[in-house]
Order: sequence, then C-alpha cells, then structure tokens
Amino acid sequence: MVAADRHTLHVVSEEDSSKRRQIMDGARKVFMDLGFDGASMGEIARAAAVSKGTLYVYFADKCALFEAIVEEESLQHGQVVFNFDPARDVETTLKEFGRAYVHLICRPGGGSAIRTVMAIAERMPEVGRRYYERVLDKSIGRLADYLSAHVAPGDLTIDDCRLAAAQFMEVCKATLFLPFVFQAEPAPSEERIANVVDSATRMFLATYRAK
Amino acid sequence: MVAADRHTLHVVSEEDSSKRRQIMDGARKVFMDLGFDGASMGEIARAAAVSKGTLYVYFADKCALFEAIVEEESLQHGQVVFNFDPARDVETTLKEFGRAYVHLICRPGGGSAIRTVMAIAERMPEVGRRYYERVLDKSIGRLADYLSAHVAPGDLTIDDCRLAAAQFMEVCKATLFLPFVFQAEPAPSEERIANVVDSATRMFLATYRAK
Amino acid sequence: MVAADRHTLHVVSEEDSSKRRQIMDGARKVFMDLGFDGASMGEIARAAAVSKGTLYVYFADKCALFEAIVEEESLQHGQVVFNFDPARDVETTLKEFGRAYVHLICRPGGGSAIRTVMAIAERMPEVGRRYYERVLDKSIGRLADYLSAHVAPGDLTIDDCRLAAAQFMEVCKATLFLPFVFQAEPAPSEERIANVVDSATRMFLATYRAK
Amino acid sequence: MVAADRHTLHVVSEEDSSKRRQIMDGARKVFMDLGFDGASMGEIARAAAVSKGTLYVYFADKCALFEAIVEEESLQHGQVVFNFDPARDVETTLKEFGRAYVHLICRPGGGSAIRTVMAIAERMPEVGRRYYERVLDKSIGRLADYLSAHVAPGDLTIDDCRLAAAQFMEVCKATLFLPFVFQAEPAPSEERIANVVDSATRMFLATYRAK
DNA sequence: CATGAATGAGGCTTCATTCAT
DNA sequence: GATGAATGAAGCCTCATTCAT
Repeated sequence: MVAADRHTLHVVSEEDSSKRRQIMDGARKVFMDLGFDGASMGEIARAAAVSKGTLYVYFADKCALFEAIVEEESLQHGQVVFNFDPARDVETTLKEFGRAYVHLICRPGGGSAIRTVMAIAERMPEVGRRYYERVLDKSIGRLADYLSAHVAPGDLTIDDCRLAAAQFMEVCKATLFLPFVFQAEPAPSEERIANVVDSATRMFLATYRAK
Repeated sequence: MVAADRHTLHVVSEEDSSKRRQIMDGARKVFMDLGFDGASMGEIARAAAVSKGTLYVYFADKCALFEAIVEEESLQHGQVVFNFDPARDVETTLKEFGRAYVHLICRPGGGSAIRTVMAIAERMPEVGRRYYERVLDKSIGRLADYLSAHVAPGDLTIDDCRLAAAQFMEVCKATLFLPFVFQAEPAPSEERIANVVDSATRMFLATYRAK
Repeated sequence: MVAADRHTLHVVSEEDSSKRRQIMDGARKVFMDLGFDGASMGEIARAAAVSKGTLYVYFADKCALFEAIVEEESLQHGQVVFNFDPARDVETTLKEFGRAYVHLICRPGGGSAIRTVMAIAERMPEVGRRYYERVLDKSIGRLADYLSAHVAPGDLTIDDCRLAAAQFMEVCKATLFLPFVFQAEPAPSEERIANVVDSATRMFLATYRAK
Repeated sequence: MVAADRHTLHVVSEEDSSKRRQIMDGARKVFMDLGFDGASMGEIARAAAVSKGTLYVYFADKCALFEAIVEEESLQHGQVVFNFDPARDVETTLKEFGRAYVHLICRPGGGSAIRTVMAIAERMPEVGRRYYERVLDKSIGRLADYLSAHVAPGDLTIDDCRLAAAQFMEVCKATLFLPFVFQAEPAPSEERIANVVDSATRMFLATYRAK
C-alpha cells in the first residue's frame, strides 16, 4: 500500500508531493526571515529551487502560500508535546515545561514565527487568531488542565487555572523573550533560561501551593 | 537668493518645522497600521498631506523616515511617566503601574508599535534594539529601582530586582496581551485588566513580600 | 514499436477521433466567447475535458487550434443551406433567405464568430480572408446565382448580380446587426426581423424588378 | 490666455497635457492594431515614448486607458461632419455622404476602431454600446433627420426614416466593407466606392422617391 | 522649500508550451 | 496516445526615488 502510494504520483493531490514540500520549506524560510511583505515570490521560488510558475501550481497566490505555512507552523508548534502526566509532581513538571517553552519561543524558528504572524495579524486577523489558538492558547489549556488535576487532590489552591497557567508561562519569559524578539539580546543561554524558569516556578508555587 | 536659501535651509534644520511634523504624524499612522513594507511613500504623503517629493526633503529615504518614527515613538512611550514615588506603598504602586502598563500595550497604538517594530527587528536589528531599550527595558529599570528602594527598608525580599520587575510586568499581561496582538480577542475591558493586575500583584507580593 | 507508432499515428490522423472532437468543441466555445487572446489553453482544456498536454497532441499550438476552429466554423456556416431553388418566386425566396440570414448572424453563435474572426483579421489575415470567402462571399455567390437565374427569363433587371446580392444582404441587416454586435441592443425579435426583411425585399424589388 | 495656459504646466490636470496626448496617441495605434488583449502596456509605453509607470500616472489601468481611447475615437468619428443641409437635393447629398461614410469605415483607422470595439463588445458591453451610439447610431440619426426634412415637402415617401437611413448606409457598404474588415480585399478604390454608392443611391431613390 | 510628473526596477500572476511518465 | 507537473517568458501594476519647475 505504501509502496503503491509512492508510485502513484498524481502528486499534486497528495498533501506532500515532494514539490509541495520543497515549496513549503523554501517559503517557510523566506517568510519567517523577511515577513509576509518582505518575502517575494521570486525569492521563495529560488529558496525552494522551483520555478515561479510552479508556486502557482500548488498555491493559489502568495496569501494562500503564507497561510499554508502558518497553518503548518502552528500545527507543528502546537504539537510539541510537553509532559503533563498528572502523576508527576508539580515543581518538576513546571520546570521542565518552562524550559521547553522558553526554548521553543526563543529560538530563531520560534521567534520568527511569532514575529511574522504577529506582524501580519492586523491585516490577516484570521491567520493571527488561528496561530494564537493552536499554539499559545493550546499550551495554556494543557497546562491549565494539568494544574486542575493538582487542585482537586489539594496540592494547589487555584481559583482560575487558565489564568494561573498563562501567568506561569509569562513569568518564564521575563527578561528573556522580549530582548530576544526585539534583537536586543541574542538567544538566552541554557543557564539563564534555567535560572529564570526556576525563579518563575518559585513564584508560582509561592502563590498557588496549597498551604 | 543665496540668502533666501540659507534662510529656508534653516527652517528645515529645525527639528519641528511644521512640514516635518505633518510628515511624522502621517507616517506614524501609516507605518503603524500597515507595517514597514505595507506602507507606501505615496500613502504616507497622502496621510501627511504633503507631496511625495517633500518627504525626501526631510528624510533621506523610506528607511530613515521609519527610523525617525520609531525613534520618536520610543521616546514618547519611554516617557510615559509612572508614579514610582518610593514613598507610596508597594501594593498600590504595583496595581496602578500594572494597569497603566497593560493599557499602554493593549491599545491600538501601543499594540501597533510593538507589532511593527518587532516585525522589522530581524531586518533592522538596531531599530528593534533601540525601541526595546528605550521603552520596555527602561520601564523595567524604573520599576526595578522602585523595588530596590523597598528592599532596603525590608518591605520586600528580592534578590534580582530587574528580574522581579520584569516578572511583574509579564504577569500583568497574562491572558491579555497575546490574544490582543494576535487579534484573537479585542482589547481587554477595564475590569479584566483590573482583575489580572490584582492577581499579578498578589502573586508578586506572595513571592517577594518580606516575611 | 514503430508499427505501434504507425498505428497510433493513424488514429490521430483520423479527422474525428473522439478526443479531437472534444477539443474542437471545447475550443470553439472558449474562443468564441473570449476571442483569440482572451482564450487560454488551460480554459480550453477544461472546457474540452482533456489535459492541456493533449491539446498539443492534436494541434501544433494555440494558433493552429484556432485556425482549425475557424475553418470548421466557416465550413459549417458556409454549409447552411438556403433554399435557392430557381423555381421559387423571387419575393418568397428573398424573404425566407433574408430572415434565415439575419437569424444566423444575429445569434450569439453567429455574432461571436463574426466578432472573433473580424477581431483577429488584422493579425491573421489569412484566417479572416478564408472565413469571409467561405461564409459571407459564398452566400453572396449563391444568392447572385439565384438572381441570375431570374434575370434571364426577365423577372429581374440586374446589371451586377453579385452587387445586387450583397446589397440585399446588407439591407436586411439594417438597424439589426450593428446594434447587436456592439451590444447596444439584444438580439432582435422575430417580428422586427420580419419587418426589416420585408422592407429590404420591397426595396430590392423596387430597384431590380423588371418593368 | 493661451500663452498663460502653455506655461501653467500642472499638466496632469489638463485634459491634454502633452504626456497624456503622447500616451493616447501611442495607445490608440497599439490598441487599434492589436486589439485590447493583444496590446501590451509595454508596447503602448514604447509607442508613446514614455515609461510604463507613466501610463499609470494618467490612467488607472489598461482598461481605463482603452476606454479613454475608444471614447476619444468615438467622439472624433462621431464629429465627422457630413453636409446635411436640407436645402441640398437628395441625390447629391446621399452620394456625397455615402462616399464619405464608406471612406471613413474602409480606412485602416476606421476599420480598426470598428474591429477593435466590436471584438471587445462581448466583454465590455458598455464600451461597445457607447461607441455604437456615438458613431453609428448618431450618423443614422442625422441622415434620418435630413430625410425627414424631405418627406414633408413631398420629395420622399418614407414611413420609417431611421430605417431608411440605416438601409442606405448598409447598401453603401455592399461588397466593400466586409471584404475589407476581413482582410479579404484591400481598401476599395475611389472608383469602386463611387460605383457602389451610386448604385446605392439609385436603389434608395427607386424605393423612396415620391411618385 | 515644495511640488508632482516621470521613471524603471521589481512584484505578483498568467499562460503557452514541453516533457517524463 | 494521454496526462499534468513544470517551466520561464511576459503581462499588469506598484512603488521608492529623482528632478525640473
């Protein structure tokens, strides 16, 4: 079956014909580096090593290509799996999640996607909204669920778990994310991240650990 | 004739000849609405009610005009005066500052500036860096100074005041800023802001209030 | 292999392999609706329900396809059989022919062909010439022959039968054809056509009926 | 005043700034030669000896430029003044008018305009309609008025003067216009035109001269 | 200084045509 | 033969920038 599929190359209809992949990969790079307006279809074609015409075989126009990129990006970022096993203790879980989260967003790829989508959100609100929901909001929801699971048994005392989750995620970014996206500082070191996340975790527990 | 030229040159060199102001005002609006690439010099000229040629009398090119706008924007935002009178009690000061800060960034103007500058930061790192330093970092510094003043007398127990300041500012944005810039939610209501800032303040005090 | 090729070539060389027919039918519609330049090979392929590549199996290029269409169109229009039985009386024959002729050219199909061919005549004079000769000139010739047949017995007094034939055909179009092709008026009603053709016939007979 | 105007070169606003004239002249030639689709803005720019960008300073897009050309063309063709002085005798007037009319439409310029506008009429009905009304219908109307003036005194017996006028104009084209637009024959000679128009006049008078 | 006409490079997109399957 | 993916030339249009007035 798989073999058959490999050979049945009416490829455009397949979601991942190699050309389509090439284009997506080239386009992602160019869009994330230069933003929607800064990216040109010519540059994308070059980055994808296809002709300009081929772009239009797979995508209706620049906008559709961009949306496809953001969609994929959001699905990928949204699928980053954090270990929210309710059995794990809160401190360990938060620290591990915090580091992973900061890594994700303070990395050229992550930062660029956030920047690029945020930049276009005013002109393409739907694109912004979907990215937010699939990536950021989804993570908040998962963390909130984890926290909920620890409220019941009395480990934590939280009124609004979604707010608490968002708060933790925000504190983790303190002094790290903004300087990074504004290019005022390079991506933070492992050590700085650890320190900030540890501090964030202390702050969270000082606030929400059941007394 | 020469004399006349000298005279008129003199006018242009004044930082705020009325034409220059007109241009800055028109350009700010257009740049903030459409981003650097999305804004066209033609649109800016129209918004400023001057001719396109005039733009180039006052600014070398589009880039220089943009930089001037961001510069001014950053000075203005950086000059927003928060009441950090060390004599005021911490809780009141934090709550008031928190609300003012969230208002500032969750407002069409504020959001647009952050978006616009962040969007261009990869291609114009200097512009991003200066904006960050003059606006965001500066606020962190001021709040840090205020907190420092309350560490000495023993009101607060803080190891790293800059980190603490940044943390407070981040928590204040929880559930408010990101959905707003990504256009997933409209600007938050007064009441929501108050609730979130109150919660942020409790969190901060639970963590840093001297015991 | 060679034998196979010969076989398949044989198929293509048949004037009416079903694919060829499909293409001709689709292409006619698209060319007539949009004109030579307005029609795209992609649209034609879609209208013909074949792939773009197949078009080039049967026709060397867009131009050749267009010429084939006009050729066929001209043969078809040229083959419209009018009843020029010399035994019929002149008035009846003229009226019947006039109506049929006006119908033919003041009909979406007829109008489009004339429009389309006329439009391209400057750039493809041969195409224009052939269409004229096969359709319009041919009808003139047939009518002229009929008229000739009635000159001999003395029914009509005509010096130049071709001119007389052309004149009749032109008068039949008066107030009908031009407004129609220029889209200034919709296709004329049966009644209007009858009136105009009757008047044309009276005019013709007033001029050429033997006294 | 005229001198002043020559110097007051805020030219774009003037209907006939020299650049605008240049463009119209270049565009007319290219559009009339190649048709709407066949003409490219690049070719028009070259023909007008201006840059492509300049075209868009004066005209919103290709369509607007085309419409302007057809508009001007129709006004010019519509303003061709025929001598319809009611005092002149019918035969002379018709012959003179007929020749002028045939000359007009069987001349590269005239033929091209008719071809070009007719060709686009299906896709731009408004353009077709206006051209028809301003040029062809207007001439019919003028001739009809002249004929009317000769019905009253009893020179002519005409029921429907517009129909009669259109009929005369059509007969004048017999054997001349269609072969010409379809490029089946070159523009007719003076002599052929005279013969055909004379015949048309005889036909008209045989039909409508009061007995 | 202020203007706005003019430019030409470059962006997005379409399309006739080719070619490997 | 039939396909449709792929191409690159070319088309329309925008825009930052220049320059004569």
